[in-house]
Amino acid sequence: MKRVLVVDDDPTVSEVVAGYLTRAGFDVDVAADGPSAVARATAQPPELVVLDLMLPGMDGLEVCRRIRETGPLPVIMLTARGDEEDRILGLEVGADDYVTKPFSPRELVLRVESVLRRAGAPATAQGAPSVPRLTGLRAGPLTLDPAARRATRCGRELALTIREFDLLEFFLRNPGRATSREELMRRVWGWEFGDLSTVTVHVRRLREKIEDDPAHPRLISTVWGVGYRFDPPAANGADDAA
Amino acid sequence: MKRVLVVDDDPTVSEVVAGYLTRAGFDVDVAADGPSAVARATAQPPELVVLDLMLPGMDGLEVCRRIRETGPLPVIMLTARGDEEDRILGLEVGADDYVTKPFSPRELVLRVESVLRRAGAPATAQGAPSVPRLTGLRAGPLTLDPAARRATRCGRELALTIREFDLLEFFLRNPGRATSREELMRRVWGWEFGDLSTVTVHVRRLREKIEDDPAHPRLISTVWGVGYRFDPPAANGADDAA
DNA sequence: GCAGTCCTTACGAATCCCTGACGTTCGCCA
DNA sequence: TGGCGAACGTCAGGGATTCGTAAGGACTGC
Repeated sequence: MKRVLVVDDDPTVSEVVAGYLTRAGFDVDVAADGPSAVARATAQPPELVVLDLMLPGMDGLEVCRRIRETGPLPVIMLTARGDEEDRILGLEVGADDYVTKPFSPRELVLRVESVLRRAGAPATAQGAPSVPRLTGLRAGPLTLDPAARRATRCGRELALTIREFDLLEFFLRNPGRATSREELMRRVWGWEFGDLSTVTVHVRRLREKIEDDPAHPRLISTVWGVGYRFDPPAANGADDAA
Repeated sequence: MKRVLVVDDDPTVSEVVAGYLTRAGFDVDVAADGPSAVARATAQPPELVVLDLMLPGMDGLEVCRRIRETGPLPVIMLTARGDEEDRILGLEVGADDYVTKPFSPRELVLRVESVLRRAGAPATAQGAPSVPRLTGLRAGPLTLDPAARRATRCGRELALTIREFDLLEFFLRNPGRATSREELMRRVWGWEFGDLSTVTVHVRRLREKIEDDPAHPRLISTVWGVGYRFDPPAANGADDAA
């Protein structure tokens, strides 16, 4: 009998869900907060976790990450509204599926079965998780975890501001693409119009923090008359000076 | 409602992508491997294809090629990392855009909309290009990536200015065709009138950078009394009987 | 040899980007 | 509540790059 861990701080929700899953033939475990969820998941790893995104104490994303550290384990996220942000966050952390509140318990059961079916079928040879590793971005010396809002360079954490972080995330997601200031303003700032020098200045400040030599940037290069382009360093760091 | 075909062997990825595209108002079809992708694309041609580069059985590049044989059809490639190799490959096959994993589904939706918008507005009144918009270009020792705004010659990057880049892009898109200065002024500069010597000078500067012997150009030759013609080095005969 | 066309060079002007600095806003803490 | 500092957006000066044009010389075809 497959075990499922349900994590939700609302006992009404978790009880209803547990009931439906039990009737569907699952062995159900319940946790009401983040720490106990992580504890149970590590002590007795279930086959799947149903996880509320909004938890008291520890964030659902953080829980997801902790659980995933112990091993590959399918996760279904319960997100508040049909909030786009939440869904994206969930997926980036590596949730296998998500259900938006309010949801019908039967639908949730169907989702659980579906995810387990998927997880059971493709037996990946490696110990790699059956889920796509959507968690974390990496390019050369840089790493970036959108969920944790943390970025590192050569293993050391970068003190980035909000804008700088968003900007770097955009660049990491769009490597090797020349992007105009207008588009950066749209995609990073969300503005349709605005002073483009804002972009210029923030690129400069970002370079200050991630480039070896900010005066001669190698990661974020200027494309004259067009915009900027992030070039992920090639695998081999050695290059000849022409 | 526009149909989009999503091709990925990982059901998690394709389902998530399909979900987002559906919510964005697209009619989504899914295929898990190369042969079925080609089958579906030919049976019921969609408006656009989202294609994973790494597929079991048939390579994504091969799939792209097969699909393209049936007719003009925008393709967005999903490439593994910010891997330069993959991007070049994808562009050579003629992908219209690429998204690197890990990607946020929202990003992909934006790309799909962007490519469709571009494809929907056929700019050139000329009967020349069928599909090409953002596709990578290559001719002899030259490669040109419009998205990255980068051009190489014998693998080494060329330092081209905006005008030089646009000019070279035009020539690569219109090989073997003699083009008058007036037309170059219209198509590259976007001017209806202007000093034609401007074109002359820029052609010269471009020759300086891409020709072995700029005094005796072989790539961009002068057609006396007419204009210029770009001759791709004879590697594979591509007849232009249109 | 001639007229028309093209190539080469040079230079001022325009464009674009970087830099530093400033005022404002917002959150935090005394 | 008021002060403080970080982060943000804006602006102007300065430097570097690029562009467009003109002028003279070289070449082509007749």
